[in-house]
Formats: sequence, structure tokens, C-alpha cells
Amino acid sequence: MTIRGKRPQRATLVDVALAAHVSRQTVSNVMNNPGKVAPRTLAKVRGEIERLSFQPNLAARALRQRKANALGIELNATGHRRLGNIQDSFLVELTITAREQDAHVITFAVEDYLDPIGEYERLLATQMVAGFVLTNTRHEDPRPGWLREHDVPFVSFGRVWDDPSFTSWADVDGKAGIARGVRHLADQGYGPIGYLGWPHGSPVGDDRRSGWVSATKKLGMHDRALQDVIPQDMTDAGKTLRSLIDRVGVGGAIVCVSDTLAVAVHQALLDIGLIPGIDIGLMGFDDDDFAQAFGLTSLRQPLREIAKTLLLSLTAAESGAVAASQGAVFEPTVIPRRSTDRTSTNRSPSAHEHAITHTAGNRTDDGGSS
Amino acid sequence: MTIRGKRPQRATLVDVALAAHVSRQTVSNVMNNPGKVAPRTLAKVRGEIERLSFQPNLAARALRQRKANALGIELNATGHRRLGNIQDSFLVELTITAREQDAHVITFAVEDYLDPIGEYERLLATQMVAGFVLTNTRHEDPRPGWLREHDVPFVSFGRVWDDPSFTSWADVDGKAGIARGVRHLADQGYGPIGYLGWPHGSPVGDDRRSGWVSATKKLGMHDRALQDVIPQDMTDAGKTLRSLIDRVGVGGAIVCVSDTLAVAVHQALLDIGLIPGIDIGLMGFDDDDFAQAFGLTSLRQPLREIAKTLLLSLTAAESGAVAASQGAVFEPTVIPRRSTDRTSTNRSPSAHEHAITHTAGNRTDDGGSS
DNA sequence: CCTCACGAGTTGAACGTTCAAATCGGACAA
DNA sequence: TTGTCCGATTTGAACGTTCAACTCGTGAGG
Repeated sequence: MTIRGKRPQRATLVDVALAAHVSRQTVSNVMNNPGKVAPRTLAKVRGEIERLSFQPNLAARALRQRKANALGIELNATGHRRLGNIQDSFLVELTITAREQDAHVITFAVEDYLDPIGEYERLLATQMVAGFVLTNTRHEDPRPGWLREHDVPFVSFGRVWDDPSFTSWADVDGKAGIARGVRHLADQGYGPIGYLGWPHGSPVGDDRRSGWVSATKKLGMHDRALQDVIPQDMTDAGKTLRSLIDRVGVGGAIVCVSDTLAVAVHQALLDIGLIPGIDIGLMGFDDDDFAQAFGLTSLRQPLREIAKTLLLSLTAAESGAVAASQGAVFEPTVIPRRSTDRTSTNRSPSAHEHAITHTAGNRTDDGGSS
Repeated sequence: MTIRGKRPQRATLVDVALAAHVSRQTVSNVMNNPGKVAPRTLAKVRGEIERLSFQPNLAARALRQRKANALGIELNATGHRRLGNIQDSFLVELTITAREQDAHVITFAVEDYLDPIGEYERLLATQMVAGFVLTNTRHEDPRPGWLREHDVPFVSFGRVWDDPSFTSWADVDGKAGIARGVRHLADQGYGPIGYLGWPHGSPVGDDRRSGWVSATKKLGMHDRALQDVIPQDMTDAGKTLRSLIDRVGVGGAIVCVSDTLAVAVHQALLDIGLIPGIDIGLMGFDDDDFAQAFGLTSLRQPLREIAKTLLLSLTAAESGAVAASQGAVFEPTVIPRRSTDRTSTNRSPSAHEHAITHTAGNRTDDGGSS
């Protein structure tokens, strides 16, 4: 049925209008202000829309409204040429959520992540995006300031540290999350419960640590000697790890500020012949690939909720509504795995779970059939 | 300087035209057909473009040309709510490459990855995208057929298995890659060199295996008894792994069809007290997070090249040019790490490298300062 | 009976660009 | 001189939608 050589013409508003014997504007109203159209007409027009499978041309709409329906997201805000584990899922959730609101997601990258403004400006100038979603916000981040100054709608996944008056952000509640983790460990019968964090002074790290402090105190098992810190890049981690493991002892558990650190602990435990879960409980944060691969109990961020909140907030910002009085925090949930299972019979990390959740590259043929 | 309340007006073609005392069309030509404009005029107009920092409104252009400047990419073609490790980087490279060609990338997701056509159709109907980039193509993939049938331009990262006449794809050369890996192992002095693959019958797997066969034969060290297979989901991997390790023996090496399998071997080696790299060489494929975390030598796909090739091919397809006579294959390169370093003094997997390449979630403050 | 308000629907214009055709002024050949 | 061609530039129209203003008919209120 396809006309050879020529793309089949797509139905326009006018086509629908002619078919339904109404004016263009009425069809437009059917799509955008159904309340303004009489029920009979509404039904008739909708019938034709369906029949002709009409979909509005978003370029035309954007042109007339002087407003795009897409939002931009910077892919390499970390400076790496890839997304992080969370980013990765967040992008998917954001895309799905956007679709529900008839919006689209346009990706872009910057050359120098420390000076990204030029790219934001360029994308904005093409009129392809109505606003932005920031990720990996940091101290001295130039983006929020510039965007506000230019009245560009934006929201942020992660707090905007330098500007307390900006409230259109959503973030994970580190304190509540770690507290949940501590309770989970206690419920499983581990004790005492230690903490491995980042050096003091990082807002995220301090927030998470406070969850350990308050939860252990509430359980009457707080011992400030049972904490230690190593930087996320793990400089000189070895001694610290062994010392902390020693202090916690068999039967105890360690909550970590990140999966990365938890994997290090996991390795250190095996090195000295202790089995995570059975001998010492272990818990990470973020539930990334590694957590899944190593059977590490972790705290998963509700990315779908976060994406939803952000998008609603962005829509509100676009229509000039007053922003919420404060950012939204979401509690992560405990994903229990072997590393907090004292009855686990599985000695070595299950390769099985690893494979299931780890999609290997672009390969898709599972090599399963004979 | 920003006008309060009102977004500063963006310069249009007409603004530039007035400022330069020429017509709109001349300005348009300056941007799109500079050859048609007299040098004097060209310079004058360009000056004004620069001065007013004019950028064309892509919605208007798309409307008039009846053709978008963006391309769509399905994020969850695997059925997972996340990208794989390679996908992740590929998306970044694709975005960067697109930018160089003044194109944009629009992400979308499908509800049921086995029946994705509806979403492709919808996105296409909005006129936001001019074409698509497929990933994770598979046997019985409904997408290539539908897209061709509807004359929608598209390219594929990964061969289009079911349609040999479609040549606008780029893929990694598994055979050449594994062969490189074998040579690398031989150069490092390992021998014999075994192979761990997926069960026969998978095109990708068989391709990669053939690299091992031919390379070992060329080196005069082929022994077909030194191969074994386990499925990517690792069902019943344990016995197979130990047996293969036994057969290869200390001093030998194992090339794996994927990093996932290599990690399993890595774990199995440690379980029986052998040190990867020192006792037995080990090599994966794809160079994903795990490879980096475990110090696993692996084969990295040239994603930037692949993205570039695909985009050029897509542009060609749009302008109706004849497709290349065959798809493009790219050789991966060996990324050497501890698992093929016989002199390594580092006993346990370096947590250090892990941390550097593993960006933990959305957290960006490195917890470093006091 | 007249006015006014209101619901329902229509119409002209505009968004910013590019296509297609028209114009203009030389340069060049007959 | 005249006609023709050509490069350089301009002009009218169109892409598909929505905004803003308008028309038309009906019913309520005075």
C-alpha cells in the first residue's frame, strides 16, 4: 500500500478538519482544549483523528508557540565519556516519564565539563528544548546560576548546593536510607554495626553518616569508634579496611557510603578468609552493577519517582508557577542480597545473578541455542 | 542586562537581514549555500550573524523542509530499564558525533521490547526525528523490516542478521579482536591458550571463537580440547570452569567471549588459589566496568569510530544515496591490565582503578576536602 | 421588544525558515 | 545595437500549527 518512492503523506490538522467538516481551530481545540468543544463535535472529530491516525507536527507547534516540547540532558556532566550506573537508569526513567507528558529528551555533551555553559546556550538557541535536567550538580557549579539568570526552566537531580533559594531539585535521602540499612542489619541479627564513609566535609557523605549515627543510637548500639573513612578513590584503603573489619569483628556488620567502598570491603573480607554475609554483614549504597554482581545488599534510589517529580516540577516552572517551598528527598529501599544473609550457603559470589543483570555490550544473541 | 520578566528576544534571519541590508534569503544562503553568495556580502552577513549571535530556529527549519534534524535511539532495546555498559558509552559517542553534524539525539523507550514498532511510529509521526539508530539487533527483529518498508532512514549498531541486503550497519570484528587477544597472550609468554565461549550457534559467539581457532593455529599452538562453553547466564558454570582451568594449567591462559565470563573465571581462579595474571592469563571482551574493576585485560570496541560511520551512513541514506556495498566492521583493541601481566606484584584486584572509572551514582562531591 | 452574555465555532494572521520563481545589472557575442 | 546569458540577490508563498479576534445563534433579564 505504500506509494513507491514517495513517503506517504502524513495527515494534518486541515485534513482532519475537512474530513470532519469543521475548522482547523476546532480540531486544534479537540486536542488541546477538549472542554471548549461540544460533545457531538468532539466525538466526530476524534473519530476522524483516529481514522486518519493524525498526530500533530511538533515542529509546527513549537514554531507557533515559540516553545519546544523537549528537554535537554547533559550526558557527560562527570567529565567521563560515559554515564554512571545511576545516570544510566535515570536517563531511561526520565525518558519514559517524559513520554507520559508528551515531552521528549534530547541528549547533549559538552567538551569541557567545567565550562559547559556554551553548549547549554547553543542547544537553547536552536529552540529545540524548553528546559534542562541537571545531574551531577557540584559545588561551584556554573550551570544553575546561568540558567536562572537567563530565565531558562530547569530542575536538578541532586541538590543545588550553592543556591538554597532554588528548590526544584530531587535527591535521595541519604540519612534515612542508611538508617534503613542499619535497621535491616540489626533485624538480621548482626552486631555491632560499623560505618565506612568518605572523609568529613562532603555534604552527601556527612548526610549518610548521620543516618548511621542516629540509627545506631536509637537501637542503643552506637559506638563511634566503629567508623572509619576512606576517599572514594580509595587511596591507602588497605590498612583502614582491615582495621575496621577487626574492630567490628565476626558477627558484626559494616554499612558503606557507596557500593564502591562496599566492594572494597568485600574483597578485603575474602582476602582474610571471611565470608561476607556469613561472617560479617555488608551493605552498600546505590545498588549498581557491582552490588548485583557480588550479591551485595544495597540501597536503591527510587529513580522513577525522582524522574516523575522532576518533570512535574519542570512543567510547573515553565508555566511560571511558584516553585515548591523545598526540594524533594526520596528514601532508598533496601535490596537484600547474600551479603546480609547469615544463612547463605552459597560460598562464592553467584555468577548467576551477575549475568542476569549485566547486559554485555551490544551483544544480544544469547548464545543459548545449539 | 536581562529584561525583567521577558525572555530576551532571540535574533531571527530577518533581524540579521535588516542589520546587514540584505534579504532574508541571502542570509539563509550564507548559512546553507555560502557558495552562492558574493564574498563581500558573505563577510558582511557573517559579521552580523556573529554580532547578533544568530542561530537558526530548528523548528522553523524542520517545518519548512519537512524534515527533522534529530535521530531517535531506543534506550531499552534489551528489555531492561537501563543501558548496557557499551550502550552507555555508545550513546555518549553518538551524541558527540551528532553534534558535529548539527544533528541531535532524541531518546525514547518502548513498553514491550519485543513489539517496539508502535513507539517508532509515534516518534516518527511527530516529525521530530529524521531516522533511527538501532542497537541490540537480534534475530527476528521486527524493526529493520518495518523501517525499510516505510522508507524510514536508519542504521544499526550491530549486524542486521535477517536481512543481508541491508548494509548500513557497523559492528565489532569479533574474530580479529579475539585473534589480537590471543597474540597478546602469546607475546606475554602464556601457553597454552584456551577459549571459553558461548554454546555454538550464536553468530557473535561463533565469530569470536573462530578468531581463537585461526590465531592459535597460526601460532602453531592450537588444541581444540582447550575450549569450552557456558551460556552467558552461566547456568552450571562451576564444573566447566574448573575443568577448563585444569586443562589449561598454570602458565597458560584463557580468552573469554565476554567480560562476564571472564569475571567468572577470575573468581574461579581465586577460589582455587590461583592468581590471575601471575598463574594464568585471562582476557575478556568489551572492556566494561567489571573488566576495569578487576584489572581484567579486555578488548575495547572503537565506539567513536562506529558512531561516526553510522552517522555518515545515515546522512547518506537520508539524501537517498546508495548504501555501501557492505557493513563496516571494526577491530577492537587490547586494553592490557593485570590479568595478563605475569610480573604483577599486586596480589588482589586493585580497588584503586575500580574507583577511578566507576562513577558512583549521582554523587559528585568527592568527599575529599575536610 | 431590546440588550447583553455566553457557548460554539470560524477566520486571518503569525511563528521563522526555505523553496521556487522572479528581478536586476552587467558582460559578452553576434 | 541588440539580445542573451549568468551571477547575485530579492520576493511571494508555503510548511502546520495556535493565538486573537471575530461571527453566529440562543436564551435570560429588564
